[in-house]
Amino acid sequence: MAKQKKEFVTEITPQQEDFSRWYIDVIKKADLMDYAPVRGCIVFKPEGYELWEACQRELDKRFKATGHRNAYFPLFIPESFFQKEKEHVEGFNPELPWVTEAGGEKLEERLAIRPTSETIIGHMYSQWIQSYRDLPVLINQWANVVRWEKRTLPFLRTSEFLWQEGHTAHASEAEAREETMKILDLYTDFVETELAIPVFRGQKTPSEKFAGAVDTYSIEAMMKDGKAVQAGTSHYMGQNFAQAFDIKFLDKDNQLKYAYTTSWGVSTRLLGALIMVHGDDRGLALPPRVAPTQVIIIPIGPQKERERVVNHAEDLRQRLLAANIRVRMDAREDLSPGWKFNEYEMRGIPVRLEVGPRDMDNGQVVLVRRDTGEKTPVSTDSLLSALPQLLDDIQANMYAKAKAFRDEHSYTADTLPELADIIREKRGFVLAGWCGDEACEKAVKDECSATSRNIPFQPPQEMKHCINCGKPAQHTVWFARSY
RNA sequence: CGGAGCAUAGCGCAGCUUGGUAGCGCGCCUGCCUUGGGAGCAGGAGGUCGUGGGUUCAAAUCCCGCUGCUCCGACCA
Repeated sequence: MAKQKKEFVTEITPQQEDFSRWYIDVIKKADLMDYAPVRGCIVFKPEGYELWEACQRELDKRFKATGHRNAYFPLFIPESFFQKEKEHVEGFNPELPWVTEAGGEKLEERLAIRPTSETIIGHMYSQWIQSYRDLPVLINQWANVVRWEKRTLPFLRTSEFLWQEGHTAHASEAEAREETMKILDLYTDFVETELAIPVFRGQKTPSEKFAGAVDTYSIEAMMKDGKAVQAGTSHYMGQNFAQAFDIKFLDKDNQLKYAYTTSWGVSTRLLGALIMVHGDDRGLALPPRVAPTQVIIIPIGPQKERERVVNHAEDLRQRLLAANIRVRMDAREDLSPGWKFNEYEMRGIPVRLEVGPRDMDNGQVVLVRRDTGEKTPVSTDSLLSALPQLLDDIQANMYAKAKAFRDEHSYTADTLPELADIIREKRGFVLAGWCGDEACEKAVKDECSATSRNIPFQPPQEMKHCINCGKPAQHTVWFARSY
């Protein structure tokens, strides 16, 4: 058996050997995506797309619960719109695809394919908002966006990706800032609760903030190779976009004022994070709360027992379905049980339910956890009460494991050589002091290609001196290499 | 966009150095057999060798261009 195990894993490159290869192997073997015939674009295959649907479901629930409503704005953005906000146009120009011709005729004004929708939404808001009574406007959009990236990686950075972008307008700075933080909390809750990924919350440094924002906040997650993924961002725009797009309202005091806006988003990049945080050398591992299939039933038995076992297994399936458990059964006869065991572990299904003649005679089934590999016989009678508990345990355990890993790979450093050494040798996040000078931030990057991830609200430790120049630190910052 | 590597059957690869009728494993199809950790036997199908040019009597093989993917850098959800 040990020998077979070894042979099996040769189909997936071990993480230790080459993490990048492992990632590509897993997403292809688990059938999450395929490369599309356009540079940097992927097809989200059903297994992958259903994961995104699970994210949509959970996020949408939270958006609605906080008073947001969905709407949809055009894919095309007139070129002139980009010119209205200086930082914004500079930030996005390099990665915009343009439509210059349609219906065989050259367009009078080029149309960008949206990289994000602040501009066109700002334009609409300026027409919708007249009075303080029209505020706040709380709108979210589920959409695809395009950024012509130089370097792509499935899910984590693709030329076209799926996301949600929230855009809100408020009467006061305080209210807009509150919204910005409320969404950061919402993202934190979603990512930690549903995806079982612990995050570091904080504020982006000026060089890392969104083009056109006053302040950008992020949640940052650590992958198993120690690199960071920005899992979500929330931006306070101040009146920058309101001024650029003339979003004005008449306030209670009869004064015409610019609105305060926010925007915030998470994307299909989350799927990449999900895979890299929980996956192992046997393949994917999905947290039960977002797993498209939570339980896979494998009926086992020789030919003469087959019908009896499958009927019983089908009965179990119906009962689990009725209990709102996402369950599937694989009763194919041409594949051995062992093959299926490996297959569904590779696909990350949280729980496998094995049932064979011996189990039936004992009035039990065997439950196998993907996260620990633990096999437990459970009496058929108590299955319906045991399963939800087991799924909760797995979810909690996956979060705990991810958090333990992250904490084990989080360090502090007082000097640049020390920081660079940790980044290169140990991998992970490094907490360091920063004087606030962009040059010092860049020095870190030049030394070891780690960038500032964010300035945590509550750093585990206050760092006293700038990592590069040694002057008194103005901020304590997380540094890491990132995707 | 710079540096490196790769592209041959659905998947993983060999063949290329030294040009001469395209191979292996897995998967797939048929039959028998089999089911508690990727079973076995027998027979079979499947490839414009990424693409466009060039050299040559002859190109998967040598040369040039292009495209895509992977890795390393500069830019980003």
